[in-house]
Amino acid sequence: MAACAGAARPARAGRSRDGVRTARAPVDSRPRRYRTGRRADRRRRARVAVAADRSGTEPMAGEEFNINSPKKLGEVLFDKMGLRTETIRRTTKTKAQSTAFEVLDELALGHEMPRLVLEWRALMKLKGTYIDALPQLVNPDTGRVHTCFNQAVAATGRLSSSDPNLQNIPIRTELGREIRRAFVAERGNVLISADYSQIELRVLAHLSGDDALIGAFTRGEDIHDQTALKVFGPNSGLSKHELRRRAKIINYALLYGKQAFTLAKDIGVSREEAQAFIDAYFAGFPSVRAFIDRLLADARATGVVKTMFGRRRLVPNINNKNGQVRSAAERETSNMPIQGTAADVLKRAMIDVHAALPAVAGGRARMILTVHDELLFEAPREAADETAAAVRELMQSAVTLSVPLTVDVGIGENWKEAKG
DNA sequence: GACCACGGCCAC
DNA sequence: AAACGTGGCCGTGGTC
Repeated sequence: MAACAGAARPARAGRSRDGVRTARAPVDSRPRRYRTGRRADRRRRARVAVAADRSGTEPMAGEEFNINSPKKLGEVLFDKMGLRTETIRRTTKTKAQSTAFEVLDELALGHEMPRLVLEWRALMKLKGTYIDALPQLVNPDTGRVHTCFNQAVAATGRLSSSDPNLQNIPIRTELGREIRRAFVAERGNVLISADYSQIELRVLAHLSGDDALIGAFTRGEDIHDQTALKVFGPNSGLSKHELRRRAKIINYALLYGKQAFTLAKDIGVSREEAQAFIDAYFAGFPSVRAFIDRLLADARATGVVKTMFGRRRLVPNINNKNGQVRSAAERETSNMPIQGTAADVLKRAMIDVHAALPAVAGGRARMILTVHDELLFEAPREAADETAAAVRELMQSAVTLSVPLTVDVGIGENWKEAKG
């Protein structure tokens, strides 16, 4: 039986290298069930294959070529067919002409072929990474897919998942989301998904102490709508939907240290307008600016940045002479306390839930997966409501912040339904 | 067959 | 692609 890296050594509770106490295997050792061989699965697989086979790209290229090779594809698109973007984008290492999504998306304005390539890519991604791969990884003894959770990989304190990675199962597109139907509960059981609502923005509200942010979360307002009001004002002329879309991008951009250059491309405005939005954000939430400035100043003096609970990350490049290297370190510094504190919260919740589950629903509910802001459980159908209520309460009270933590729970026959 | 670098892309 | 943070996996193209 395949083992996770390092699994030969006995797990040891205690102080991990980042100075925060680690829990001993709070996740049940019987993770996700992935049912295979059903007619519906075979039918879905076939549909992907047929759609992909009809991409029709070769007639346009006028030759047979390997569409899965970015190198060959680039030769066809750029050299043979003569397609051009406004500015030529090159790959990082080899400096070849890029065929990444943004490039093909732009090329699609002037030719059919790039869109077909993108459709092909999307289908092949689902087929190769999930549809073909996961059924082969079902453990014959358990009938389940078992992942490895790595506790000492992510610099921020998150867990990572590998072999296979169950933290990147598609959800964004309708077709991709169908993959989640294959993750099902045992007979008589259901899956329960519980995820923190906007945990990183709530952590930011707490850590920065920003009155406007705290007020918005405390009053239960929609944070993206509130951000839109601060950034774009009440008379922007934009639709409510577009306002919220842009505000959401800005909120998350701030968490990652995104700059005007990239924000402009993401929301389709000029660099100057994007800069104005960022300025307006910090004017509307002034303590956020002060919080980030304080993080950077401390990091420059100590070379370290910490989460709310004291998890440390070294940022040795924070004073680097190279502006690009230094800027990257600054983004790591401003992001780490937010992402890392959210990870701490989830870990504390896992410890609490693990301790409490034996007393819930006759001890028959099992914690089977963690995905950064989500916990997934399997429980007898008749115990679903009780388990969901208990888990929600435990997660919401895992830590006390200056804003409420809210948890959305869902129950279903499979992972897709549980998330719906 | 194992491993690697790379481009590309899935999740939060 | 990245002047957006944290991860992991795929296929290609290459080496050993």
